[in-house]
Amino acid sequence: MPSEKSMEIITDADGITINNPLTFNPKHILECGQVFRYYDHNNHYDLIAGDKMCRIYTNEDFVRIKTEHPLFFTDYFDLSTDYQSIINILNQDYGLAEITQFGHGIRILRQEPFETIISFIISANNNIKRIQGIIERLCDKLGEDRGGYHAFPSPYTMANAPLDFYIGIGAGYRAEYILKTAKMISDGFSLDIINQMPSDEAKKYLARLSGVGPKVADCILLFAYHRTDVFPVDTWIAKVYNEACGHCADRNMIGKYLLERYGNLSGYVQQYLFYYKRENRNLSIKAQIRPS
DNA sequence: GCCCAGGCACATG
DNA sequence: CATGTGCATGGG
Repeated sequence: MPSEKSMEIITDADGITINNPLTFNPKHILECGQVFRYYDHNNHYDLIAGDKMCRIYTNEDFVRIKTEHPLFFTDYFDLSTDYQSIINILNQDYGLAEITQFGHGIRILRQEPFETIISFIISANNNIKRIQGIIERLCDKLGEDRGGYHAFPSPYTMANAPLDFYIGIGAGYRAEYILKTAKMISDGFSLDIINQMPSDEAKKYLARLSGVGPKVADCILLFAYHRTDVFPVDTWIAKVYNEACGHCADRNMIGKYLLERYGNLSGYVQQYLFYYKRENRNLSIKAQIRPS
């Protein structure tokens, strides 16, 4: 008999209940930097994904996700993936227990591509609080009113807003990138075809969009297409890596090395590392990150 | 005032 | 292919 009960997922008409949520932690899932449209109220989170919303209550032994769209959020929260197996490999084969324990219950969300593209164009050279504010103003002013919240706007709606609108919501120099990219996608740049491409090819394809470079493309592939064979290198990851190595390497080389080391598990490792470092922890596992 | 934030576009060697 | 620079905005 196992010493711990395993996680149990029950779906009903009003939402999803997760008993013994060993690999489902709402705080860590939402605050690890992969998603921006959530609101931390005192005893619950509100989360908006595309045009749908859910409310998440965290209890001792279970998590309750209240929503009119339980099937959508079952997919969104990646509930059919066995995270315990992934964590076991990261701990046993890669010595990463320190970061997987700190970020326990992190999952990689399956987000909508267009929303992810725009969100991460906004994220470039920016901080999370400001990113959230810009996205909130974008949705409040352009997104359809769903009664209490606004949906993420469509490519067509965004393509037809004036440049000044994006400057007005505080996007700064990213305003032109956002508008150009919305126009390209509205004009037929396919986001579905990416599903047919290997990750390296998909990365080049996404980089044709204005405001999408290597790092933003990696984030889109990880968070919208669930490609875990990418390792987005931002300032935090670069910081961790360079501290572990005692020298400065450029982001391109850092990404190349980390991807080679972690392969298909890169995306998971990246999220744990990012969350750990951004929460101001100092790594005592340098040897596990550094090249041998 | 300076430095930084989930970097990118663009110009130049 | 690699390196350098300018860039909106707000917080520390």
